[in-house]
Amino acid sequence: MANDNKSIRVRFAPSPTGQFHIGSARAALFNFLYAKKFAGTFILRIEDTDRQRSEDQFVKDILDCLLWLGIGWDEGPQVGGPAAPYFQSERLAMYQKCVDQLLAEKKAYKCFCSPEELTKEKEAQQKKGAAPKYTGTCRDLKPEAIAKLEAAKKPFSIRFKVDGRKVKFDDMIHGPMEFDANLFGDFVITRTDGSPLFLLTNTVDDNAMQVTHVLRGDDHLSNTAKQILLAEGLNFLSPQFGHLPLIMNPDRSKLSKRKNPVSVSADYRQSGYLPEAIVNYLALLGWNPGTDREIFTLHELIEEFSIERVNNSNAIFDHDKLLWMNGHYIRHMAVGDLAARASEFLTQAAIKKASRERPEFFLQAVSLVQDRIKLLSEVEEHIAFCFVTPEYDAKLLIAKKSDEARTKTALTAATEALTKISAYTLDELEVALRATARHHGLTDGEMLWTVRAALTGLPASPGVFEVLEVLGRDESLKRIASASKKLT
RNA sequence: GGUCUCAUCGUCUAGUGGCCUAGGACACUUGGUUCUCAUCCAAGAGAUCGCGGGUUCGACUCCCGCUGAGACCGCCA
Repeated sequence: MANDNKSIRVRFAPSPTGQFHIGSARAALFNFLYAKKFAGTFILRIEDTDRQRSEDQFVKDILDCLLWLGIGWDEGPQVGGPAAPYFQSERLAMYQKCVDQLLAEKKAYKCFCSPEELTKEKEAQQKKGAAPKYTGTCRDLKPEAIAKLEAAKKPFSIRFKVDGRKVKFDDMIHGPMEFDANLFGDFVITRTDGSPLFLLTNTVDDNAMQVTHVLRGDDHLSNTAKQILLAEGLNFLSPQFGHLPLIMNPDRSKLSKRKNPVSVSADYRQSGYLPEAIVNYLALLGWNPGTDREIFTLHELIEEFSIERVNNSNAIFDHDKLLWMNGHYIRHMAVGDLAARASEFLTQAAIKKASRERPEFFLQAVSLVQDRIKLLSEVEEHIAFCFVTPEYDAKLLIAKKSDEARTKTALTAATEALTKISAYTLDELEVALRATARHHGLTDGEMLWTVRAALTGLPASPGVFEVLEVLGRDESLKRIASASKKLT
């Protein structure tokens, strides 16, 4: 769809009924990319018509996560715009006007059926093996009958009259689509309490906000025909629809929080994932550039994105790959950036304090582990040895195929070498330590493992020379001395 | 049950009739680098392209059927 139309307007319309979902994030991303690709407008609209389930904290979560991911909106909450307000709960009058119009034109009608009656009807249909569909009990109620029911204060919903014909549209991702409207009954657009429902509000707002393209999950594909019918009833021009494949659990069921971490903030952000990695990973789930390239910044994604290359089959969310990608971004990040971001994940008071009071040292410590972590939250445990005197079993000091006596020799020799060394630098350290090992008839492994263990107290850690350098001569000698004391 | 969608290595995917003895990435295995772990590098294993029919000189690619998976059929969105 080579489009040079500069007036593309897309929207992301989440409902604040739960923590911002990773699947929603992908829908938002694809809309954002599509808009930015064509210098169009990305609108954020909050669909909070379900007052029972909508919560302010979830609105905040949506906004925070979107911003965190770098998916900023051109129109919407906080920034406003020509179609304000962008909360559906503040647009009730507009929906009411449309409903009134539909009612006046007899394109919609009041339905007095009670929930119990409807449930019974549906169960009977399913029992017969028929499609569950409203039979239209109230569709042709006489005015007198309506007046009587209204006088009796019988609650009513409002249904849109579906005329049974074929609805065709061209889906941007799936291609030509056709639905038989005979198969669905007149659907409810307004609850008995007068509040409007999704199919209505969504359609009305897309029109009011002059949305040109609707990119949303495949789960809305079947609804599209109804919305097109409704739009026609309201004399609206329907936007172009494109339905994205869904993200699945490993067992191929629809991605759900029961089986998968789905909250962008609680499960990903707080676990130490990077927004760059999430954006990159999500973009690749259902889209590819047509080359072998896999690493893209958000900006590069905008450049490369094309709706034609969005595929149409559901995809399982692969945590391993996301984790790998997160590690990739961590490794390729400027250390200062990494240190700044990792500092937000510190939990130990001593390390927190040190990161503030000795930023240079903290930075060096972080640089030690940059290649060794996949999550920001892992930094602390990896660098802890730099800030806290290690505690470990003396056995750790003894290298493979070595013994206690040789280990003791190694420590003594190392102490001497480090004390004498002229320039306390990475290169000199290596030369000195290897030389002294040789001089004492020790293998490099025996010397290096032992010193590293004395310094870190860990079976696995950054390399000994770097650690020596970061810790500094005094601290290193101190730790080697206390290691010596562990050996009798 | 009806309607719709989808179907290539375990996973994400490339592939638009001959370049495919099917390419890349993650995961996995092995080797190299090495003081450990990781990184990095190299190699390997892994897909009779869901199944069955067609069309064609030729099909992963087109058509039909089947099977399987998913979505929708709410006074949720």
